[in-house]
Amino acid sequence: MTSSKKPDKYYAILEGALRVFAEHGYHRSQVSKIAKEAGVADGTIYLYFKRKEDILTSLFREKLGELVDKFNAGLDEKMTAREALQKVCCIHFSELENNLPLAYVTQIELRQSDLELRKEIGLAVKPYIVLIENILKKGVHDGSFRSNLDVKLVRLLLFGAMDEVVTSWLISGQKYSLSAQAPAAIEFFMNGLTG
Amino acid sequence: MTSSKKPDKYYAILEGALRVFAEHGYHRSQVSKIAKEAGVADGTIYLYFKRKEDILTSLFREKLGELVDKFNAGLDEKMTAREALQKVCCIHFSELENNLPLAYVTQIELRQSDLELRKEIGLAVKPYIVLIENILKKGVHDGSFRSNLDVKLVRLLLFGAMDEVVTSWLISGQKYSLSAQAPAAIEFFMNGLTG
Amino acid sequence: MTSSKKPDKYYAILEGALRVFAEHGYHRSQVSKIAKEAGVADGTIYLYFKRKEDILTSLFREKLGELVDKFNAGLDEKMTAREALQKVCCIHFSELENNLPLAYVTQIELRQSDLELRKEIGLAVKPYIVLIENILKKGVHDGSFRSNLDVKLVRLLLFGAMDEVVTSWLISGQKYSLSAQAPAAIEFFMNGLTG
Amino acid sequence: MTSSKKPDKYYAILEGALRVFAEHGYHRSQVSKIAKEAGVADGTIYLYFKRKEDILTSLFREKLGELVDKFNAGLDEKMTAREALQKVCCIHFSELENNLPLAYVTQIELRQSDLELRKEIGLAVKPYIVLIENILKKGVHDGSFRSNLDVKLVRLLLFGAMDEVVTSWLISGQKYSLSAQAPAAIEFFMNGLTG
DNA sequence: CATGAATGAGAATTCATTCAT
DNA sequence: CATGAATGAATTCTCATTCAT
Repeated sequence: MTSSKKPDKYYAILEGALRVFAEHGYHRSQVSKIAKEAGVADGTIYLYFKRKEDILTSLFREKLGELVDKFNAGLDEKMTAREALQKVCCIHFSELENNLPLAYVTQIELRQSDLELRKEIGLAVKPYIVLIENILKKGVHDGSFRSNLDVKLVRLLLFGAMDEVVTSWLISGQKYSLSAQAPAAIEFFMNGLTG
Repeated sequence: MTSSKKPDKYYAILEGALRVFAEHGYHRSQVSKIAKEAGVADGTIYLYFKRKEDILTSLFREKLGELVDKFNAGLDEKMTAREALQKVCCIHFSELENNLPLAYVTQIELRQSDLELRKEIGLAVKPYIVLIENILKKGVHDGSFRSNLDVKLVRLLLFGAMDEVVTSWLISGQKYSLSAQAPAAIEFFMNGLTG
Repeated sequence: MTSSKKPDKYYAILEGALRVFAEHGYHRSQVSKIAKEAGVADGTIYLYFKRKEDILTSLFREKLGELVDKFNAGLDEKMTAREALQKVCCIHFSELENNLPLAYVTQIELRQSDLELRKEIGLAVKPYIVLIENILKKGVHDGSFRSNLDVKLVRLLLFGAMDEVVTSWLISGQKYSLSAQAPAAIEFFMNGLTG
Repeated sequence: MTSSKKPDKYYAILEGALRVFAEHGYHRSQVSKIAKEAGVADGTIYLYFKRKEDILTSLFREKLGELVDKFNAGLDEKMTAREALQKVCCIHFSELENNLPLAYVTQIELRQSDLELRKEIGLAVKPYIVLIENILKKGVHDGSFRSNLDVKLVRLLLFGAMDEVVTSWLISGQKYSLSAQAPAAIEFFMNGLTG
């Protein structure tokens, strides 16, 4: 047993679910279809997940964890805050652009949840939000961002702005390049409408 | 299309649905519960709406129409682009802060829909997005915003940023004032992180 | 609406359930089979019964109520306690002998229940037990039974004795006449082993 | 058939099942729970029992065998029929009163079976019924009981009467002493209502 | 003999929708 | 127009049983 504590079937089911959710949407994805896609029996799902909803949240947790890992891997202590934020935005757009099923699940399926589930999802997003916050703090500290920045608010503004761009691109049918939006978005983040 | 075409029961059902959706979430709201809340028989619902989903989209269309009306009423040709955007942001936050059921439905329930429905919802949001776009264009035109602004992208950034702030406030349990976030948000929109 | 408060379908479902339970046993009787037997849709069952188990208890309550009615109809204030008890025993045996599905359900199916349900069933049997008790009291009062009779205990002994005879007859495959056992049973009730 | 044929795990499983059945009831007792209680793997159960139902019947056979052994041990050739019957009734009540899990299983759980199983159980009860019958025959033979006794019927009456008293005591929550009922029961058995 | 992960058949229940009144 | 009783399709989850190790 290596550092990854979960058995192979756990991941097989998640990957199956990712594909099925992306194609049919959460509510239209029967557990039996996920099982078939994962190559396991229906009952096996319940050895690894307490209920159908758990597949959704686990999927999100795992995938978002991977994303945060990629963000961390792409960042560097020596980067300026501005460079770090550029990197985050580029990774955010390019990762979802290059993994359409993941994009569907994060932007569409995972929002199909009630308040309770949204709170759980909020927890999973937290590390990413915190990552953004830390970049903001660093920028404020080294003087590259303004000193009166409300970091708690601005981290939401940044996340929400990027998130909406992704969703809009997805719903539009991916008719244009998502990652190509990064420079203009970053320019807006840095200088706003007037600068 | 005038607003007076629809009979009273149409609106009674929508208001009932708003309350029920806000309390239980879309997927947990039975049609019969909406009917009871609206004071009509179950079958009556189907005289006004083709299916349950139609209630959701109609609700959204109506409510968002009201919001856009309020935006339009709050704006004035003589305002500067900056003033207009300030107004939009303040209305966006205060309207949802003062109408919690509406906030639940727009931020949580309406997202509980698959891709098909999301496209429809996108259409309903369009007028608001366009409204923002027009303000941006005006600002670019009169020189108060930068000339190289990518208005198609920035309108999404603005909408997404505001939207995320509202959702976050809602999920957090409305522990703070939403409308109090407006000045700092606008400051960010105008000057970005560096200005 | 006459004195019987329940709609026809309520009884149709109970009669269907009686037949299906008798043939397959409670645990092997699917709700859908009961529905088909009753000539209603599956969902209709749930308009009249909260859950499958409710059909079983309601069936028991109704049928035992009918039996108690028959006991009461068969009894007469002017009867001696001995005559009343004879009557009770004869009715007990003949009613079940002449209604085999009912006998199956009361003697076999209804026992297939856990402690919780058994308590509920106990409540339904109570009126019958009380009826026996009243006869005993009367007999003690008028001197035809011994004065030191522990009526609370003896009512159980009588019920249990008759009940076992019925069950045994049923399990044996009804190879002999059940009602023919009544005289000897009554003789035992009256005079015991020694008299 | 000696009693030492079965390996330890056979009995470990039965004892585990006794505890689990007593706490949760037969239908709510998962095989895996019995396995855990017995300290064996799920699959091991199937090395000793063909199916879940077999655990129930085996349990009953074993436990009833023990009871019959105790009856036999408590009886004595030199006893009168009356004394023997007294003894049987006292043992019947006291054994179950002093072994609550056993009482639950015999009075409640074992009844949760369909006709087929009930017949098997009937076979297991047979030795006890025969034991009672033999006492009756002896009594008739030595003149202490009436000569016209229908022993086939009366053995059922006696068993059913005692059985009902036990079940009633159990369902009531054991609020009173079960064994204290023996004298009055025996008095009834001997002299009936009138004597 | 023993294990326990994997299986997959099986059934109760819900609820959007219809339609006879 | 309005009703609400009736419908029945649809799906999650459980758990007895198996079998490769």
